[in-house]
Amino acid sequence: MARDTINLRRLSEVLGLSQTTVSRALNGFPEVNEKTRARVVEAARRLNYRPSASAASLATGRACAIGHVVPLAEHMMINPHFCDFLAGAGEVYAQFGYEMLLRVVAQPQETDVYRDFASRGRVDGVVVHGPLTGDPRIPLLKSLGLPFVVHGRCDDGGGDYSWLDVNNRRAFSRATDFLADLGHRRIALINGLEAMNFAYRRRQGYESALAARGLERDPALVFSEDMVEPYGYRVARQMFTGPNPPTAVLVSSVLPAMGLVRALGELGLRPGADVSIIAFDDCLSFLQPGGEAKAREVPFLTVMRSSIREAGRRVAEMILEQIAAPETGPRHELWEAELVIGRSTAPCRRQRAPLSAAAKSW
Amino acid sequence: MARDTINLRRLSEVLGLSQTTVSRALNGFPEVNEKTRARVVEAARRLNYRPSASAASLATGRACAIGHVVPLAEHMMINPHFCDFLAGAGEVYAQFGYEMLLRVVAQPQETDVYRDFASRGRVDGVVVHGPLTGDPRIPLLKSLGLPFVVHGRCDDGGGDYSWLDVNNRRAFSRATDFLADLGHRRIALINGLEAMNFAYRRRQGYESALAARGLERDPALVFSEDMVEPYGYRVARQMFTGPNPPTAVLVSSVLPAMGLVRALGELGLRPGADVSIIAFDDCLSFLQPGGEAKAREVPFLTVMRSSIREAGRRVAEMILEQIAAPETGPRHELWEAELVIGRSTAPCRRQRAPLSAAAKSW
DNA sequence: TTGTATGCGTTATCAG
DNA sequence: CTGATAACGCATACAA
Repeated sequence: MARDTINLRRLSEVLGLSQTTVSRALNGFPEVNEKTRARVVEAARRLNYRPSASAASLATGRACAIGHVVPLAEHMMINPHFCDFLAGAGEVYAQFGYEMLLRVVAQPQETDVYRDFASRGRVDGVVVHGPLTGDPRIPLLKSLGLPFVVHGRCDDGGGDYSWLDVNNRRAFSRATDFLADLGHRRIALINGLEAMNFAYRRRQGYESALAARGLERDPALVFSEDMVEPYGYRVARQMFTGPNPPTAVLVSSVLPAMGLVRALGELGLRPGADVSIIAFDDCLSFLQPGGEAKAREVPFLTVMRSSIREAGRRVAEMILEQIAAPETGPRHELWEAELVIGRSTAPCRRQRAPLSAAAKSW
Repeated sequence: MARDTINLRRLSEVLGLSQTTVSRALNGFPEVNEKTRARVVEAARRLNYRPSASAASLATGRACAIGHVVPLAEHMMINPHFCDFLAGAGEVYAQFGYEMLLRVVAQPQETDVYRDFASRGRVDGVVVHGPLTGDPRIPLLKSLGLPFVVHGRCDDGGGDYSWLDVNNRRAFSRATDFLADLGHRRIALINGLEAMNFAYRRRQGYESALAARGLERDPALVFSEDMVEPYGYRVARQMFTGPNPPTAVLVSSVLPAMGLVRALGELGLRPGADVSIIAFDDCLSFLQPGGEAKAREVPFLTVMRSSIREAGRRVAEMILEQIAAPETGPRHELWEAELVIGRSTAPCRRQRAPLSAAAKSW
């Protein structure tokens, strides 16, 4: 902060008023004379006065900041889905005069970060990203008394904490059903890391749909890794150059789906025609033609769609609401993904499944 | 902050020492007795004491935070290259006890953000992203007296400010030379937004290399947009379904390059064999097989490579250095991109350029 | 409607 | 080596 920074005292001297009156005028207190307020506001603007953030925090006990801890994925990678979530949350914070604090940190040190946030009073609340099944952060945050909202869930109990999640189980069981209805019997799953609760749920949805039809699940068709492009490429090559490849693939993100498509291209297999694909589409902005534009022509990929950026917005609103009114209990929101039919899914016409056999199941 | 937060006064009472001594012990002042210090440190750890961030800021005048303003690109999109830069910067901040403040903001309001940062004392310095040619933020930040480092440059003068940049002009002229040496005469450029200085420089490199060989540049082969996947797809379809397509393409990022490859796949054109491609590779983590692993087999794409995450690390170090020692003048770093030959470039064998004609130019 | 006085939790100055 | 005391800049209970 520059040495010549103007503060409340100086401003009040210039105006010939007390600090109290000036403070009240600027903070919108009703009791101050409108004429006085106008003078104060004008002078503040003219002198470019803004209250010191640390002084205000110290006096009020509020930091006006929300903490986000970016967990580094395997290989020290930052999850790209995370970026769009942040973009959404950031919009909301900006709108309400809140600051976004970001900490990039490796998994093991993560609990320290929350302790630090809490005891140093740097933030008024935190958003929990990438919750694991039975995530230890939840009891920790509860014990710290730090307000938090989880993007995703950690358990099946509904939990005594606020969360917003996509109905991943339903999305993946619906997608599996859809493929099965098209006659597919060998359906692969290119999943995210199943330590993450969302990926665990996606597999549950996949498996329950298979089970409901009496289809056996083949472990050779199920994968669980960080959702990056080369992952999709690698496992696709593995499956489609090996024996007994699948006729359809579920993919947990459009990133590995791109790798899958790339591999198929090299192998001369056409998405839709030769292999059906359904991917989960988080509406990542850098893959969208018109930013967030939803209304567009029939997309290339058939997808389960839910905007992660919109989730970021809503989670940000939730944490701000919770801070403003702590007495209201935990809130939960479960969003349904939209199934958008594109050109990457078609009836199964695998030669080794004779038409008569396939027809039987219709 | 919880009501039962332990503060310096409470801690000093517990220890039977003055606040001064406790503070000094914890802050590593040399004059305090080592035995006393050990006692203090132990008690602080046991009681989980950490100094209040806002109180410390108020007392020292330092915020221990660096501001990053995320400019929303066209269509309200957050630039994905940005995320990896942040990841790198965040590592350094964490290491030095600094906080990263993120503001997502639309272009027009951006100057307000810097004024706010400066006058409210929220940050000790800022990192300027996506500098435009003649960017108005530089004079503004100078006048505000807020330390800053620019990722990229705004002008040719070298500038009276600190920056770190890739030698974009050289990278693109080298890449153009490389393609020309392979016999390519119609070379397209899928560039970023040329209001951005880096993209402007890339085009300069491309054009200067063409000019040096007396190759004419065809405006129908040059594009300038946000570097997203569908952009590469769209302009590739446009070029390769139209008359007189290029035989080689320079792409400003692997994102539009993926779109390009997708389009070529649909059109039955093989990268390398039918169309040569060189892309700028920022080492985006979600596209890397092993995170940041550099040593790998011959890559699919021929690329100009420079890790944007490594740039983030270095820029963060630079801003911290500048804050620690403001008397040292502006620092500049110009990084050379590495040209990595992959499988997407090959000698031109376009039928309409007869071998004899091509041979003449050698 | 405005002003006075005090506290927020540190760090820094000066004394011992 | 340690301690009392004064900033730091704002918000607010209380007084007028």
